Amino acid sequence: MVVADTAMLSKYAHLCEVPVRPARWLTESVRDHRLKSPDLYRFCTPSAETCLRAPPSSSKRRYNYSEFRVEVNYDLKSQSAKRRKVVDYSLSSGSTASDQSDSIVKNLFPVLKISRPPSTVRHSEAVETVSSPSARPRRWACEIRPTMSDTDFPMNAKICELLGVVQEAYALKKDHFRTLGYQRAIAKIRSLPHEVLTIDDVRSLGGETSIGSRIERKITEIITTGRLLQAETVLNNSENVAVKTLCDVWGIGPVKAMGLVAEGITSIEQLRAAVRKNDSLLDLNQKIGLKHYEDLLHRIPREQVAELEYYVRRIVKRVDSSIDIKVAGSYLRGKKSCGDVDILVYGSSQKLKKAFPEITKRMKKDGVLTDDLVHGAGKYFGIFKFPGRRHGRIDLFAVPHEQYPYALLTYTGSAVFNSHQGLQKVCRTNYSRTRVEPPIRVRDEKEIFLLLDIPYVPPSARSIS
DNA sequence: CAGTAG
DNA sequence: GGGCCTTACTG
DNA sequence: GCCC
Repeated sequence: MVVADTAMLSKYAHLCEVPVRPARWLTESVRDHRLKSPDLYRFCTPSAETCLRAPPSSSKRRYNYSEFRVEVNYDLKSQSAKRRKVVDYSLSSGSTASDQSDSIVKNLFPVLKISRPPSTVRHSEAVETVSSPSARPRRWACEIRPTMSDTDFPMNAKICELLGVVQEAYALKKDHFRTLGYQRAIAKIRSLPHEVLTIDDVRSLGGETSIGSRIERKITEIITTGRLLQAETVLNNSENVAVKTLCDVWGIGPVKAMGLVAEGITSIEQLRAAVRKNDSLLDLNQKIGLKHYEDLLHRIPREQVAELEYYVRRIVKRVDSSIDIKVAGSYLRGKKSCGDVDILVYGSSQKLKKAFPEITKRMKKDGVLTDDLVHGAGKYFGIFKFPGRRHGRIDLFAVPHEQYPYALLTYTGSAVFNSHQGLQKVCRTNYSRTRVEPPIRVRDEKEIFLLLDIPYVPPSARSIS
């Protein structure tokens, strides 16, 4: 049994053969001086197989408990080795009791010591472990739950929708941290395994809910009246509507849009007229966004994405046959049409360095890439067009093959699906062009889900809004 | 640096 | 009262 | 906004 924070997890998880629990579990257990429910923290499953097989909500997993003493030799908050605390716990067993576990704890996590409790503690007779003896325990757990689809719990969906309206309004006002607060609350509601029909359904959660008194009040209003006055005020505000309209232009964000609205520009037509008069009203990218405004409003039919995929692969193979591409995004999720096209270009980082710029160069020469928006070392955002077709948005990302599964998960989305803490965290720490440490090695996306101890969700099931 | 997007 | 915060690009 |  090992408890670790995120930094430890990413550093040592690939070496670890014993279950690891999130530090928050220990923090809160120590704080409240009682063992927190496994359900709230997603304890590790005993084996990879059960992890894959067990559906999220229906699994009434049996946890095996035995008694343990945990000595905490450091202050959980400051992470300094000052405080000393001894707490007796009932823990789920797994391979907890093993000497192997103890030695790993000593070697990797010297701040925590785990010992048998005093003999006065009565061992609840250990149930037989769920997994077969040969099954190897999985590595670590993470405090996230699979997301429920909106149709499962209509009231949860309603709450998220209305809180989302308010959140968006704060985002427009650049009130970043208030926005963050709403985002967290929404993510919480979205991840609940049950429907919120009374306010007690959120009050009884315990731990850090990200739902305080203010949002609790709003949730109550939604439950009782089916509406949220604040959200309706936002939606009826014409200035807000104008800002949102202008934000549909690629490159125009809340600040620019509000500036334009302040100048009396409230529609795309007015914006075009204003640009004709004053060329410096918009920057280069914003002008490209405005130029293709109508085309970019249209979604790209799936068949045309497939055509683009075929074309890009041919270019890539011609530049370097060891490199391949993968179209991620909504295309990979199987949608009939896509808002834009996300393409991962993956291979050895060495070869990508040379090949990536060459690839975009050739596509430009072909006239397929018509406008550049962002042209970085490892990423390209631009506009593409095939003869007789509309313009469309295309993103290309150069991905070293070690980071490929993380990048794939990241760009397959949907954004809401990715909005879970654990998913974000693990992808962020393992997919980044600037990362120094080698990533935790995984062969495919499924292994990332295993890492997080959540059931695998195929791309087609990730299109949640 | 601010603003923007994925 | 103060912290919370993804990263990398453009202008 | 939430949390400490």
